[in-house]
Amino acid sequence: MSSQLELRLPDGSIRQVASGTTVRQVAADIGPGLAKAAVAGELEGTVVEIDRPLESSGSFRILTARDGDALHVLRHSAAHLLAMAVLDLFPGSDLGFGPATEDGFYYDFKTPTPILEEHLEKIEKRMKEIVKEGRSYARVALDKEQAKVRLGEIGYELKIPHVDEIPEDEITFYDSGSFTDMCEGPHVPDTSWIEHIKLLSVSGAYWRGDASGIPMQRIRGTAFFNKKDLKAHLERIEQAKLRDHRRVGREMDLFSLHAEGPGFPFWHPKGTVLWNELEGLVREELRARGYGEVRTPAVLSDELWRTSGHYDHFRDDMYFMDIDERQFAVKPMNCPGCCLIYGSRPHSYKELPLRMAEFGGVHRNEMSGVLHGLLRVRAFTQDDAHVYCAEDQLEAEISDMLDMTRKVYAAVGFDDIKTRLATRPEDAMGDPAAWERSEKALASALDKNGFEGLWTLAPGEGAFYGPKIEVHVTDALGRSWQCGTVQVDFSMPARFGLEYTGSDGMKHTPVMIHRAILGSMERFVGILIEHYGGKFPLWLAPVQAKVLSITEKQADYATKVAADLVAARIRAEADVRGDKVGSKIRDATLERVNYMVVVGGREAEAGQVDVRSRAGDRLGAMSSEDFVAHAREEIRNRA
RNA sequence: GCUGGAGUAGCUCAGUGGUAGAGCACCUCCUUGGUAAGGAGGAGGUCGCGGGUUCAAUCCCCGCCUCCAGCUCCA
Repeated sequence: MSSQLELRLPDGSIRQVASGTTVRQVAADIGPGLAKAAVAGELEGTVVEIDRPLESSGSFRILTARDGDALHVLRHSAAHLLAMAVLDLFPGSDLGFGPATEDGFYYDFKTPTPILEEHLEKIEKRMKEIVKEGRSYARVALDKEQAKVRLGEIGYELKIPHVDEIPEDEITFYDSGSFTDMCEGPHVPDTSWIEHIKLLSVSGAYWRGDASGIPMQRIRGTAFFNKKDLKAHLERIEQAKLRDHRRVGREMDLFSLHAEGPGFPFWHPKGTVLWNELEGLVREELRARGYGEVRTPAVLSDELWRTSGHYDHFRDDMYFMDIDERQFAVKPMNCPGCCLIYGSRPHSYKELPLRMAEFGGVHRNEMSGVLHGLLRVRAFTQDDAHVYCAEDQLEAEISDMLDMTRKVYAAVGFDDIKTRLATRPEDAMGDPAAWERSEKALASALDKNGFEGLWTLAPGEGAFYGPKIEVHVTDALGRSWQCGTVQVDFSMPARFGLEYTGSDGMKHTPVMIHRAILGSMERFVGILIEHYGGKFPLWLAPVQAKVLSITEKQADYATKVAADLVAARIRAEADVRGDKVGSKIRDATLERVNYMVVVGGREAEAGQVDVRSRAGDRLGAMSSEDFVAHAREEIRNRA
């Protein structure tokens, strides 16, 4: 075992080391500073812990606290640390899974007595004690039989059956003092690295997510290499709470939810402004891109849903009712209705692509436990469209849809867009060659719309009736939301017997594309509320300007100015209460009004207004007309 | 749906086996004040809904409803 290994470092240099050299030794060899900063190594893309003897050559780098992968290692180690503390405080507990996640870690426990929120502090304290002990993470490799015996001895009953599901022959354990866990690793050198931790919640979970299986409790937390990052993360969580659309929606009187209609949002006048502005934005694009807008009924007969296939695939999520002894359903999707429109008369190839858009309200009976404000509802409105075209028109159509998506998202302030191409699943319907052609068309459309090299492939995740593109946006807090979707459909036109007459005089079946840009109006407004924290750009803002009188002597003038603004299509209100202007400024700021138009004796005398922005900038005295011009310009630019 | 938690004034929340309180918001009055909180007073609650225990229930028990957090990002 004394053969030489060749490690190719990130700078391109080759380092010769003896087989069995540890990551720590390599780091020390490169420099003492690196040795101190080293968290783990990465050999051929696989992260290995610091005291692991290297046994093969390849590309190699040392991970330090600055690497994202190192953070993952830290958090996985933090999950172990959590388990150590829980086993100390709740002896006899069994362990489930305890992975690192995108922004922290969790561990599932089956404890003899329930873990309550109030225990978290104690558990965290115990964790910090173990941090001080600097327990190492010692790797032990066993074969499967030995592993099962070992798990049995420690009393980790849940993990025993899991051993046989692991593809590798070698099962590894990590020992930290008296604690041990079956784990793939890797880990940080010792627990002293995990100083900056915070436990966030305890909640229910099931062993392997099976709701009929063993109930467990999940403790979630997060960990960082330094105090600053942890603090920033906790502040982000606080920020997110302040921006929660349910809270902002109530504060700004945008919408409400009631026990009388769980999952069915009520839109108030100010929330409806947001809705209408978004619809207007989308309509502008529809007009420019040759779409016709349609409306289809909310309630349609059962037979339609059997024809479309929704009855078979979607029945449990649909609302049914009997009318005149026939069964009807509330539409869960708009496409079948649109297909009836297409089928209502014959079509020529010269009409294709035929584009029909619909702001279509749909109802789906989502499980009660998943409802969440506007983000997960039972009634929502899709900015839907269905395009019927020939197969060779697919790419150009999809290209236009992606262009529209980019344009609409940019207008609402989303520039960071991610896309995924979901391809043929196992239970796919239709001709595999057609699938392949349309997947190529989707990929090509992505490349030609500035997504080249930026979209990711999701093999096998397409719908059974065709491949699709998912569009995700990243909001101001860095969270990603799936909104838009483009789906090719080989199935539904045939189910409805839709056809067009080709140039050859023969009947052909069109391909159908389903697409939504915003996805759900409800959900998109919810996302926008959180993205802006309620501080909307002027064109979207429910109240664009508030006219504030300084004393009650200007009440009439303030009311008139507000009326003038409204006449000039500015959404304005007047505040003529007997409070001091400072108080009114404060209220208007909390209401997130974009402009405060202050009118006192001076302004009333001169027929002017004194304008202040939401951020507190003084634009100074000007005529109402000048303010209107200024505001209209800002609205036009959707700035 | 499942597990755990919660439901008291418009909002944020105290509170008690003997039919309820604060702050903010709201209304009135005083003040007429120039860019993030002037002062005083008043009004406002079937204590989520339905049962039960009790002389008495907002409080204890049971059921229901709604909301909140979570429910396979693998050892």
